[in-house]
Amino acid sequence: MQDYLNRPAELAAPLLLGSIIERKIDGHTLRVRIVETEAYDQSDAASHSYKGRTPRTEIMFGPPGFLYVYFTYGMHYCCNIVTDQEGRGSAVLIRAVEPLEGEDYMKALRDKSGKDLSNGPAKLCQALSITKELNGHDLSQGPVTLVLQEPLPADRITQTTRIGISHAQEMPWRFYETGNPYISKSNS
DNA sequence: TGCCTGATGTTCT
DNA sequence: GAACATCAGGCAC
Repeated sequence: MQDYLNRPAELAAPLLLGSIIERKIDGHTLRVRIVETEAYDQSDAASHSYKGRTPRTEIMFGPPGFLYVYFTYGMHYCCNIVTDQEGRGSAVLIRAVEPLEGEDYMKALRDKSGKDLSNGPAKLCQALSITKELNGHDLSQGPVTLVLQEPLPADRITQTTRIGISHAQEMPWRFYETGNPYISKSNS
């Protein structure tokens, strides 16, 4: 798994589409499929790691295959998967997922249903109960694991500019599965 | 359907 | 003290 993720974020991001995140909680198993990602790295003004290593971004500079969870706008968590070799400060933000298993439990956590369950970075964290407790978590071990799948064929992937940021907006580092109803709102 | 805004806390300057 | 990789609810059209 680490080998697979040991590449620049903009290359790892499309490869993660279609892969599975498995979350075990309270005797339930939640399984979701990644359908939308964004790449960030140290050379990127929109990235948390842009200004260098700080206590918060320490995880991003670590080895690949770990979870970087941050808190934003006072009420939301977002989760990233650290990529590239140690010291690079790159990560892939998970923007949207498609529920495969445990959807009922996710509905209970979110008090929402349908695609509203997980079509945004903060929403999916709530649906999977991912909080800062899991910051720095090793994704090769429970209770949150990343299960890699064969990458999607290139013709199923759409690449656009990113969403919800105020710097480096021109970077085309957002990737999603073409036509999937669970992707977050389009910025086209 | 689409814009505007409030909620809210962590991090960094 | 300001910025912030957001969401949901309200109101106007």
